[in-house]
Amino acid sequence: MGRPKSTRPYHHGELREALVATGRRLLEEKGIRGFTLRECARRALVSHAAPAHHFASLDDLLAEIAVRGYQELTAAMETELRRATDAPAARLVAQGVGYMAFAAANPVLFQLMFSREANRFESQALAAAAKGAHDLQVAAVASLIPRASADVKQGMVDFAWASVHGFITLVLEGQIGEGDTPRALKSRGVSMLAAMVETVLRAGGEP
Amino acid sequence: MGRPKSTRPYHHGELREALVATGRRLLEEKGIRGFTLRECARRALVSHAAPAHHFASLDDLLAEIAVRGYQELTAAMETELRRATDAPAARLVAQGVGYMAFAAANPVLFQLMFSREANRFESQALAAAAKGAHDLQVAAVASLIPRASADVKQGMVDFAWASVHGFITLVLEGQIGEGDTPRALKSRGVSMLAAMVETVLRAGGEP
DNA sequence: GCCCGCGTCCTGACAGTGCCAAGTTGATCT
DNA sequence: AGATCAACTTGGCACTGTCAGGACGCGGGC
Repeated sequence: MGRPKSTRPYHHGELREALVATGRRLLEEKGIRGFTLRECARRALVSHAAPAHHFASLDDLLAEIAVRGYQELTAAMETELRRATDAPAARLVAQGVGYMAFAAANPVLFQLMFSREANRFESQALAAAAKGAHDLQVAAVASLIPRASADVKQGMVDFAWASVHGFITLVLEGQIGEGDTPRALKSRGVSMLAAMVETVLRAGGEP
Repeated sequence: MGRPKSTRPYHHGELREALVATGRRLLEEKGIRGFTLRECARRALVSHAAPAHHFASLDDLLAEIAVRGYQELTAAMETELRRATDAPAARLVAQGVGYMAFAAANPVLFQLMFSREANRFESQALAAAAKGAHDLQVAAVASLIPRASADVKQGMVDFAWASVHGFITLVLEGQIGEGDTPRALKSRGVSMLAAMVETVLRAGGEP
């Protein structure tokens, strides 16, 4: 909101949010290694040193962007969940679809969130945001195989998450489905999810 | 090999290999974003512009390092394969173990190989090197479900790869098994592999 | 109504980066 | 021996992140 950009008051007013927003666009445009604090500042129409008052360093800005990413990832999963039926299997599949849809729509951000670099940030906010998505997955698996032991449940959470994450990751990097149309790719993703759910069910003792 | 370092002849003689070697170490030390051509040159005891005569750009050097990575990944899978029995299921599991062992031993290199950045290199050599590892996976799945259709086989190759790749990726990023001992982690990995094999078998019509 | 504090932003500078240009060295071939 | 030429050098450019110090202007206290 704030003032019209044409006047450009000395005090930007919402620079922090502006940096996160433009930074996110810049990230998707240039990739992680092409991401630049100065270009960010330029696009937000402030001087090159202005961001320092809101983010201690470049990594600090990236960390904040990653946190937003996790929140949006969780939201994407929840959105897909709302469209699904009550059947636990359908809900687990829906979450997987939401997960992959978010990754496909924000490939570089997704890579940032799950990159070793992001881990170096070590921020609690980031860990908390990541936990949100993880909790959803745990809940979905638990309601799919309620009678399974805790050990089996954890194993199946690992398995489910790894399948979904690995699949979309390899797709984004062009290692899977190189020549496929987006449509064909999605159908491959969904049938992969179906196979995964089946195994979870069996391991959980639900025929 | 070559001359003693102390003399340091004007012509290094094996600068290309030296850059790949030190570059790889530097990569693992500093991470992808901390990787620097000049630091590489410094460690190889040459001037900052010397690498240009062997690699057109920083990305070019990274691409070469990634190619070596793929070759080593393939080798790691083959090594584990040699230790395995003839049972197709055991062989597929063994390959997965080799894959994960390589990733765990070279986390940053592994990230580089499967990063969006690496994809921009677009080199044929890189694609060919990546194909080596992929072919192994195809063969292992094919011998596990010989009677399945080509479509199902391809789907299961993707699935097997995705689950292995996803699991080790999430582990490396600390999203799975944060507090686990290495021993516990490996057992989680192996049971994930078991679930994967089960899925492949069922999808392939082998009870 | 005025002034002053302080958060917000600015300009300027420094060391470090990738890459390009032009010069220097030394191994190799005729 | 002299010429050739790839391998290496120094130097410079535009760019980066970060730090220091100064300019601005919104708010609260008189």
